[in-house]
Amino acid sequence: MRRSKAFIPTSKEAPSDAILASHQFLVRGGFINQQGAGLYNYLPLGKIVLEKIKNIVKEELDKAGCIEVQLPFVTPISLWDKSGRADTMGKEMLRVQDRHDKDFVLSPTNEEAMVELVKNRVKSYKNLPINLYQINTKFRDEARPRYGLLRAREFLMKDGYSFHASLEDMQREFELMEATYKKIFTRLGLDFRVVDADSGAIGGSGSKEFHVLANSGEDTIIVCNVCDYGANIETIFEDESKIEAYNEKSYEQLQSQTLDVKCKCGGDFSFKKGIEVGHIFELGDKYSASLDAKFSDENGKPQAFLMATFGIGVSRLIASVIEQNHDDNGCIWTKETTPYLINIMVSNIKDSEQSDLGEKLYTQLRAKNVEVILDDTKERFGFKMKDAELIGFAYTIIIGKELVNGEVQIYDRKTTEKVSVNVDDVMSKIMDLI
RNA sequence: CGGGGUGUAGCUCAGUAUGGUUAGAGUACCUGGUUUGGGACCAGGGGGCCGAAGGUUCGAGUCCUUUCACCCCGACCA
Repeated sequence: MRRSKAFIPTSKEAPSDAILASHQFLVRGGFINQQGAGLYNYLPLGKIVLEKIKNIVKEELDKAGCIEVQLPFVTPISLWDKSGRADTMGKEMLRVQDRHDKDFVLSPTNEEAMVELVKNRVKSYKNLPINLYQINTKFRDEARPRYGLLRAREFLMKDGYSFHASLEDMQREFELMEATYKKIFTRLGLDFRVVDADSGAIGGSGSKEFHVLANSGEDTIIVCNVCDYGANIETIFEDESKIEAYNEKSYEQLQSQTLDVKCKCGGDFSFKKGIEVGHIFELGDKYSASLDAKFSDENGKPQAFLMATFGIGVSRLIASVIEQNHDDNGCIWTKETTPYLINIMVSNIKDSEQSDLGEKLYTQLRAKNVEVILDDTKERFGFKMKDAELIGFAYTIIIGKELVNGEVQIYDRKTTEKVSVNVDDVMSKIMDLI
């Protein structure tokens, strides 16, 4: 992509209501912009990052044997009446009417729909287990959307549902998904913890959350200093007000707090703040029973499916990456999430030697299928650097004043170091880096 | 849902207590020039139904009523 032809509206100023770094930088860097409360446009760079994360999620799930489908975003209210969630989920569900005045719901999640899809199609234990997922738009009518992509109303979520003939098999899949989720978040370059969690509105027995550690996180979790056990504090205290009291404290305030509870292994807990990016539940027959979804077991007897459900907040992950990876100047994308790996910056495009080299490197890198953008705009050096830092390209090749000595610089966004490289060695150096 | 706040240029905001020529600044944008290693400078220029509707008035960005949107605190909720 040529920067001169791209649509990347960056700006010096953030919206006045953006408090979090991810919100400010994603808007300033031209990744997203707000369309309404909790509603966001994805501009080209935001769309690229979103697709990258989607692909990683898809790749790892497919490797683990999950199968992708797609359900409608608009679902008939009758689906929700059957399970009782039309009442229990309340105003979170946005209801709409069609021209015949029939009631519909914009999907906040899809347990019912997926059970209906599998019901009477998967009929035998021989066809189990099966794990179906989709990566699709969800809508939850949050009372107070805020923090940019972290608490939007419309968002992109991966939701998966597995169906089993036995409890043991369900638990096996649960563990497989825990391992798969760990692979996904590791690939994304995130520092995260898996913690015991409450099952909340979805219901069911066992449940684990995946939290990206960030001081701005809305959840308070405790992690053991010795083993890898962790828990959302919601699971530790009975008393709601006590949970609230902890949640309201900042990360800094929590560091001075001590907790009487000890870990099963004997270790002490410490507090962390987390952004929930994944949640997996053992459901059992909660939905299959209420929706009367059954299969035939070895004896030909009808049994309700045993289910588990698995969610990943895909659009929330974009913001999570930045909450965890930024500095005062902007975004620092990880290698797997950067909108372009290489930014070729021609300091002065009027200098034909500089722009010729830029064009040459651009052509060579594209020939090697490297994700590259050529900054061929008329701006000055300082402007282009600030812009590159704000957007957060992993590496920037600076073609500038050192070219007269046959050298260019490679700027590493993460370390913010510039290394001089001989023009003849740039390509090999870059290929080593990525 | 309760309480509060804000809507004026693409963005960030003055102007509204006390109504009075043609509605402002910074930034962004366009033109020309000077610059060319950290969001540069000079000159010129375009851009507004002052959120919407109604009302009061000779006259409304400013006063009144209604309404919509967005934001903040709380409640609720992943």
